[in-house]
Amino acid sequence: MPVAQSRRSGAPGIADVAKLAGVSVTTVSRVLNAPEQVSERRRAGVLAAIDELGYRPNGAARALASGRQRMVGVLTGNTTRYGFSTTIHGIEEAARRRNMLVTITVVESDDPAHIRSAVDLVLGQPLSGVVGLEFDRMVSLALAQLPASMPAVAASLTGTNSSGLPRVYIDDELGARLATLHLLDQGHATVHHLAADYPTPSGSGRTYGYLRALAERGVRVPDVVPTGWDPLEARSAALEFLGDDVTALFCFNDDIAMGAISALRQQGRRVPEDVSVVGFDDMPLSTVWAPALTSVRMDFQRLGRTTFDLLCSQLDGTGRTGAAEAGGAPVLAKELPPSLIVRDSTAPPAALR
Amino acid sequence: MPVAQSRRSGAPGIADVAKLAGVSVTTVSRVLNAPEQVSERRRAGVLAAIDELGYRPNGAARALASGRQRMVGVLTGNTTRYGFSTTIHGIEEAARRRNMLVTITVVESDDPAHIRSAVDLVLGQPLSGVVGLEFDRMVSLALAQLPASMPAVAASLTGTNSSGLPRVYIDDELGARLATLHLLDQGHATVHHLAADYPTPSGSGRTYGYLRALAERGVRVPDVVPTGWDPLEARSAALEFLGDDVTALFCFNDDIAMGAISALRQQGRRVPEDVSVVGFDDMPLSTVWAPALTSVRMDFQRLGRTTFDLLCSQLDGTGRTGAAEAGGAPVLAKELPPSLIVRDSTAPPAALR
DNA sequence: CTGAAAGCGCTTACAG
DNA sequence: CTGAAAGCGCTTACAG
Repeated sequence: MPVAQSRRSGAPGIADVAKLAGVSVTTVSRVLNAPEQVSERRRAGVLAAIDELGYRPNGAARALASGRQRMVGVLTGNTTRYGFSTTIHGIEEAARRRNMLVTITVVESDDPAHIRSAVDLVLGQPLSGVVGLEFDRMVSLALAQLPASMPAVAASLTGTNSSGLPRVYIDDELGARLATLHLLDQGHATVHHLAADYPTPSGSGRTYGYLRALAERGVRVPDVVPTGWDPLEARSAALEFLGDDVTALFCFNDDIAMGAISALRQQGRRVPEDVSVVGFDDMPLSTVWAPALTSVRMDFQRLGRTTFDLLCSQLDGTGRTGAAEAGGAPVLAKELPPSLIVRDSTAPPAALR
Repeated sequence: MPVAQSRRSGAPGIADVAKLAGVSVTTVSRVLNAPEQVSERRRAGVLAAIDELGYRPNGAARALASGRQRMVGVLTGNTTRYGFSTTIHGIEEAARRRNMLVTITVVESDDPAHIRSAVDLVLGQPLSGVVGLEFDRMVSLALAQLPASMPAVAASLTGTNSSGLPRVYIDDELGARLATLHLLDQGHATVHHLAADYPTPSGSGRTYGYLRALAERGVRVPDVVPTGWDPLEARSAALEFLGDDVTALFCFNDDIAMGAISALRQQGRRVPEDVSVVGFDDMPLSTVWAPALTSVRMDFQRLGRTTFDLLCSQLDGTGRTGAAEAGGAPVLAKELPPSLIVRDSTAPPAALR
């Protein structure tokens, strides 16, 4: 026989469970939160009542009464592109292990209205903290608007991100240097570059690493070729702007490299015989691409996991030790290394063979 | 001068705002929820106080007091693969437009413990409803465990998903038929098939649509070749199982098609001259692949958006009308069409040219 | 080990 | 248009 349920929602409440089990509300709450403090006999009775009623604690009430939340907010500029979705996956995975839930908020653009509405959305929920995917400026701006009382960390692609939050990062600039130097070391006179999102700051790491490597070696610096994120846009940009003098090409990411190779093929140029190409991110498809793509591997999943763990250590209070001790360096930063994976899309220039 | 703040969290509460503005808590609440009911003079004062204190309403308290939530839960088996991440993107976008937040819960496997913990995680949060990505069995199982009191809808790839929830779907089986018939129409004696996740039920739609098309035409039915989701696994499976007799190949998705083409190329077989290949999903990369991939376009983003809208109509009560009237057909279902995009990876068999 | 009671920070009839 | 007060469903000292 179902017991009468008193709550407006129709769902059973903790009081219904208590009544059915013949104990106080306090005891039911203890069974839920600290079962070891309840005698085995009552515990069993309460559990049976919970089962019978199909009782589920109300999350909002729990959060309000305890002040603790089991949810973290992710602030990001995108959810589908490889680096983004993989980092989010890492965060989600780490959260799941700790029995926490992840909520996604997309910052549409760096328009102040969008920044504001994203921040409002995040702060309107009961969150224990937020992790920002600080891969572009709009997320930096949003993170900067969070109140200091909200624990926050960033996953980033640079050691010096502008939000100033504790962070974990994979150094884009280093990856770009590795890629560019690899091509120069093979004997190419210089390296061209297809850049997404340039000259906005978000493209800076990869593009600057490339420029710096050229400068170091004292070789000629070609104009950077701008493109969008879509492989088709990259193909168009390559068709339009890549001259016959190009023998080595460093691309902003693998999607763009694949678009560029498609353009070169269309022009009858072979990779790597006529032009060497390096991608970035090392997506799973880069191995089966023809030719197998030389790329910079970025462990985004680990980036996500590690950043989430950093947030947790902040929440536990553990994380602040370093900052307190450091004095001049008030912020934690942990670096994860990028690595160059050499495959078949790069070779010495024809002139040297 | 900052006003003393009474709450344990340190953040200002609605009472602090009321005191500073010289009004009642009720009025502050009205300014937040129904500003038109407050005189302009007081409204301005309250807004100024909110601004000065940097006041943010507590989401948990709001949810508890009002019984309304601004968050929907997404239950999914995966967050990174193309169809999944694109559908989630559509959901997120639609939610953002309505000022709602999305929370992601991954069901790890169909292990009852995983199902149970995913459901617990979802129900432990204050949600207004859930949308399940019912692309595989584990999500079906999880959805089935939600209490009837929790509004829920499904995005699906079949018109008859097992959860029985209201749903929006793109018919996988129809897409697979289109792909298979296209190859047969070009004159191939039969079509081979590389299937992920087969013979589990989740692979059913695409694989069954393929099998049905062969049966319809009365052609020989080759053994289905099983593979994993990764392009490299697909390449291995193709290398191992695809005999010399294959002239047409229908692949479970584009990743797998690309892996298979990589294998064919390695064996010295040309696409489409020696073997025609069709993919599924029509990822952005399929256009720049060599050769440009014939594929089945699935509008996952729209699937996500539409499913979210369906949930909203359920929440508004609008959605139930149809069910009530239908009697025998108690569930809403809306279909979105797949479409075949013919590119350069398919052609008539060599024998016919 | 157990329970009565206060309180978390809001919203919402109700009365004016 | 405005406010005093009850209540949302839990947790947590506090007392025993």
